[in-house]
Amino acid sequence: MTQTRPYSDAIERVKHAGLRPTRQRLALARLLFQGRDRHVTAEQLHGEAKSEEIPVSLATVYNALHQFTRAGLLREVVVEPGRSYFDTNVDDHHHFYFEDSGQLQDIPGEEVRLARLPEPPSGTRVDRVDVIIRVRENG
Amino acid sequence: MTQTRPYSDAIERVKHAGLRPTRQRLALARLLFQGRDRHVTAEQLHGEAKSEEIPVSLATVYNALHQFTRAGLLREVVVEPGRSYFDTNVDDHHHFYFEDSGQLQDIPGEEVRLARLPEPPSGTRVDRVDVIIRVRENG
DNA sequence: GTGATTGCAAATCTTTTGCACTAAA
DNA sequence: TTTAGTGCAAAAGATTTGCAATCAC
Repeated sequence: MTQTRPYSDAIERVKHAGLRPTRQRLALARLLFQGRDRHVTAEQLHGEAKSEEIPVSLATVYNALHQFTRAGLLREVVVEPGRSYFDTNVDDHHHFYFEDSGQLQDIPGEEVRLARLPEPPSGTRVDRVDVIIRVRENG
Repeated sequence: MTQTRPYSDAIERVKHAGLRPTRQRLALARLLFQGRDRHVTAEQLHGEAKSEEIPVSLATVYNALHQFTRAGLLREVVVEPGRSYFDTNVDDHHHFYFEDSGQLQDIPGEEVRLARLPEPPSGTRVDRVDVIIRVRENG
């Protein structure tokens, strides 16, 4: 279930997205995609890069995250105001959101069944359906 | 379906929430609750107050929105980074989000059926389940 | 070379905070 | 009174932007 992607995939992914494989994008792609799926903020990823001695500016991290998202390599998840998470899992799935800690956890798509959904308003089409189960610690 | 609440309710709501019925809170409560259900941002509500000659500071609007939310009079809806919407409909329901315009639209609870949901992680309880159907205009 | 990309600092935007002032009880 | 609430301006965060320097092709 937890798929691990080969390290060398990073360059392929970036290229395949139609983006120039710059040092920064490749380094970020490795950080994002080489291990298991994850949920990161721009600030977090920037911090990781820094601690791995990879010089990247925060602005470039933001650029890369958005470019990767546009390319379908990432999915942006909004659960709290003022902070965006980027999810390396772009398959059909949903999320637990731990309100106490601010953590996200994937829920595989098949664990949620939407038995009934309304028609999209006329003139629109469904881009995606987000299900967020907000949980908190038992008091 | 679209319930209209009496104007005089505002003061009751505020008092019932355990909040002092100050001029500002009452005015905001009227703007929020006297008509049909709505989705507003702090900035919007502040603008409305201003155009109705109701002097309220933006900080107070934020305070009131959060106090009302804590009291169960409002529900905060997060659909895009950096902006919070406050929904006067606190019944069980979900949302369409129009990605092009940034508008929200309620979906009555019964129009979505969650046939299967995973158990909350041990040690946690479900606070609420948000379903957001993101739609965009047909290209 | 040339156009895409980057870094930096400044700017923007939303939201929060500190604190003196005001008002409700 | 006395305590909660308010306004203001500053601060805090997250994200974006402008532009010169740099890199990929």
